[in-house]
Amino acid sequence: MISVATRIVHIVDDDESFSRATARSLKASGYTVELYVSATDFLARRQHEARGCVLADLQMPGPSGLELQTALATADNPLPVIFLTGTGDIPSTVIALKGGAEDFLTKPVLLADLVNAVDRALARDEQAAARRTREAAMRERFQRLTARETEVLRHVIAGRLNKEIGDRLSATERTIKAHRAAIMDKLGAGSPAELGRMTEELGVQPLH
Amino acid sequence: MISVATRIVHIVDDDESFSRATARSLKASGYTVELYVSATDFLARRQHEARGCVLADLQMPGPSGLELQTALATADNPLPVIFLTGTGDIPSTVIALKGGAEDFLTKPVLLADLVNAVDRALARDEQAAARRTREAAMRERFQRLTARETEVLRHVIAGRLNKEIGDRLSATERTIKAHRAAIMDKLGAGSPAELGRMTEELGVQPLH
DNA sequence: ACGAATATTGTACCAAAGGCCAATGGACCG
DNA sequence: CGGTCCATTGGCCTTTGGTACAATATTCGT
Repeated sequence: MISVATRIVHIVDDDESFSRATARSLKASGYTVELYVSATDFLARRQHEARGCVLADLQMPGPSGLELQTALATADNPLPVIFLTGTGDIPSTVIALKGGAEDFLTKPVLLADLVNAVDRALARDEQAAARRTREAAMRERFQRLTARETEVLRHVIAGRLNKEIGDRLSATERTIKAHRAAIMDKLGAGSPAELGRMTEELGVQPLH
Repeated sequence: MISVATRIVHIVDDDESFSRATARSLKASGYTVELYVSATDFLARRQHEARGCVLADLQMPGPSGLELQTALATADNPLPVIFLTGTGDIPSTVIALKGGAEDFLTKPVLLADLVNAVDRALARDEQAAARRTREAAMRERFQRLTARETEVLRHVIAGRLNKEIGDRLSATERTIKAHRAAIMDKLGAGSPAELGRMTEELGVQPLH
């Protein structure tokens, strides 16, 4: 496992003199900083598994900050976005925050406020990344189940007895037992209660 | 069960001529409207189990709209808040939306925009009320458990066998069975898997 | 076509869970 | 003080679940 920096601030701003100055301040505060001159630049150069947060201007050549936010939202690792702009208005602010932005700051910004927002954004990213990792692991285990086993699982979490599941699936109780054992094994669940929690989190619905 | 109107808009604004005009428009659009001249007025007159949403101005004599929002947030039924103001700025907008406001509109507002926001707020309130009802029902059932039963429950959802639970609680397996039966009965759970889901939702932690 | 994975079933045994009936001792309340 | 609720235990019997060992049919990819 390669350790990758997670306290990264991705600055997306066409005003390079401002970007560089902000980058210096943030680096001095202990963050790693990456600079991008446009949303397109960021979307092209960003790593698939990138971590950290985005600090974006609103108005830029090419896609706007809000458009960048929209594009990011559909990514599999939507980094938290902080807007920092000198040209903001209330409607933009509303759109940004309703779109899940971590914060919406105006230039000039106090370093303390910026650091504050960045810390919150990084914390959120950490949470989200942890959740993604956990869910991915569970989903992977879940996908090791065969179609039949999945079907059995959905009956099991509905609380049915092996015998009844056998009837519904036109199989004997013995067969269901075999599937059930495979399910518990593949999912690594130690008990039915744990199965219930896992499937709840994965959104697996009880059958019928 | 008494049926109470749920499509209510609680308008909190000191500008009464504006309030009345807005109320007329909203009533014409099919909503029930209640008027309040200040945040204090609203907090005093509102019903404990009130439903609907709040449409508040930002600047008012007495507590501001943002202070009203803060006060509401700690209530057991925090109604969704829509801000509608002529004196807004970006910082206020950020505070309001980060505080969970449904929307932040500026005067003058198009009726269509207002109706849109109100509909979303009412939908959210409906969701929240349904969730509260469901959770309250579950919590009530959960609280029927005796201290001992709760203890047993936390071992059960940890996946332990009756025998082992008995050992840990210095009781016989037979006793644990009795508790277990009482638990399933009181909680209305049909299966261990369902127990797992319920306790997950209630935040009951497995023991040890 | 051959091997691997999958789905299925069987026999048999043991452990665990649940239901039924009954009883005891302690704590709290009116 | 008597009644109620709670925690506890007992025996007995049935059902259910889990596991070990083993075997057959099907599908699918190389």
